[in-house]
Amino acid sequence: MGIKERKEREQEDLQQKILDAASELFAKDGYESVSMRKIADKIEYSPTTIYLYFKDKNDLLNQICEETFANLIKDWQKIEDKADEPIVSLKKSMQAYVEFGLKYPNHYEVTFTNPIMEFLGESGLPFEGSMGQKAFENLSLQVAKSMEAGQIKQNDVAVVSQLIWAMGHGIVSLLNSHKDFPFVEKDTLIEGSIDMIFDGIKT
Amino acid sequence: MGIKERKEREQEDLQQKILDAASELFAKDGYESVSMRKIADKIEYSPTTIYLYFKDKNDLLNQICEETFANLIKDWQKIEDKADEPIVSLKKSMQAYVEFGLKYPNHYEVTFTNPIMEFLGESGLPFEGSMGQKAFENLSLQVAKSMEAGQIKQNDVAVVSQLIWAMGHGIVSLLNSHKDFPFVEKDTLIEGSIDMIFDGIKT
DNA sequence: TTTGATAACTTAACACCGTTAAGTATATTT
DNA sequence: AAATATACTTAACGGTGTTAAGTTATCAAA
Repeated sequence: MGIKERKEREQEDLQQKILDAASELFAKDGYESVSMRKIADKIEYSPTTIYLYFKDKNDLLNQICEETFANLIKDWQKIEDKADEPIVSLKKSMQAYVEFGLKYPNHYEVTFTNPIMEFLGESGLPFEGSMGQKAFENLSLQVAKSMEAGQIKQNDVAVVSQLIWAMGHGIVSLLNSHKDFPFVEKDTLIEGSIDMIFDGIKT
Repeated sequence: MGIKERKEREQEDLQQKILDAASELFAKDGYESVSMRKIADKIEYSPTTIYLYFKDKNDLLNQICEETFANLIKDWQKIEDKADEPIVSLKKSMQAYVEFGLKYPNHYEVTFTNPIMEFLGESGLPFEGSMGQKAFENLSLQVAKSMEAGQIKQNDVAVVSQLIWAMGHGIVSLLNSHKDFPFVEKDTLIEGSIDMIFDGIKT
């Protein structure tokens, strides 16, 4: 009775194929260029087939965002595994966040810039399974550890976490969306921001 | 010979009418909802008429962004007129920036989040007449003054200006585009960020 | 083994979008 | 009065997300 299983596998394959095609279009041509018809063309199915696997375009993009987040979390995990001082890990994580955003500008855009991403479930509470939630929890945890180690002067984990997030997002967002602006050398800006924010935070 | 003048006036009136209609649609229904046809409907002209006054949709949106920037600059001018200590003016300006972004989320989005805004002219140099350029110059000037007064420790005006801008943008962008996220109380976040960044900057 | 149901996919269509080419009516100039 | 320029509209092109209906192949039961 492995037939049912095989079919399920085939379904999952196609679902992943759609995700991959959409993700590739994204990376290559940017958000604007991702249309259901183009994705369909790429995988050689009819456009409507996609709707058998995803509720609508938002649902599809959302799942791509989830994959993007998952990759970020993986990067962060590596940093944490090194078990530096909490504040050092936190700083490295922020660096990784910015680099991540600059490396995958189109995925970053749709994940953090568009109001598509659903952080919350229907209950209004943070959605347990969401990668975005996990990522933020991860960041918060690192902030909490740094506070416990007495390396951050404020004592509100949520506030500090959100401020760090905002700073990282601001840099990525500006660098990515105003490519023509005469920005300071990228690394200078990244390091400068991290130093500045951590100067303001550290005990 | 006032006929020519009257006609020119009528043309300008219609141009402004288009801008106002588009701007209102923006404010009410957001970026997604602004279509050439809807603007045309609103002013009771045919869609193609808009193309007699604006090169394309980007051109129209760009001009709306210019108006948005002009309003921000006006707000900033008021702050500067009070002639506080440079660092105090700078802090107030940043507060005003964030409040501005939260007050007009849709205008803010199209102005700062989309890559539509043209900071640079065709020469590749900052475009003299652009309001965006003016706004950033304004910010830079305040940073320079604060440095001259010895109230900021770094000495690179461009770096610090861009960092402040990034921080402000990050907060506005996150608060606006992830409305469902369980953010800390808004004012706490705003003040926290400003304090933190200025703690890291001040001498 | 044939019939009937179910699943997977496609075709055709709807209502929208930005934009352009061609047409029209009005006003101005010659 | 005829020619020209101005201001606007109509119709159309090729694109978009999405849905309803149709098709085809696979599998279960009679």
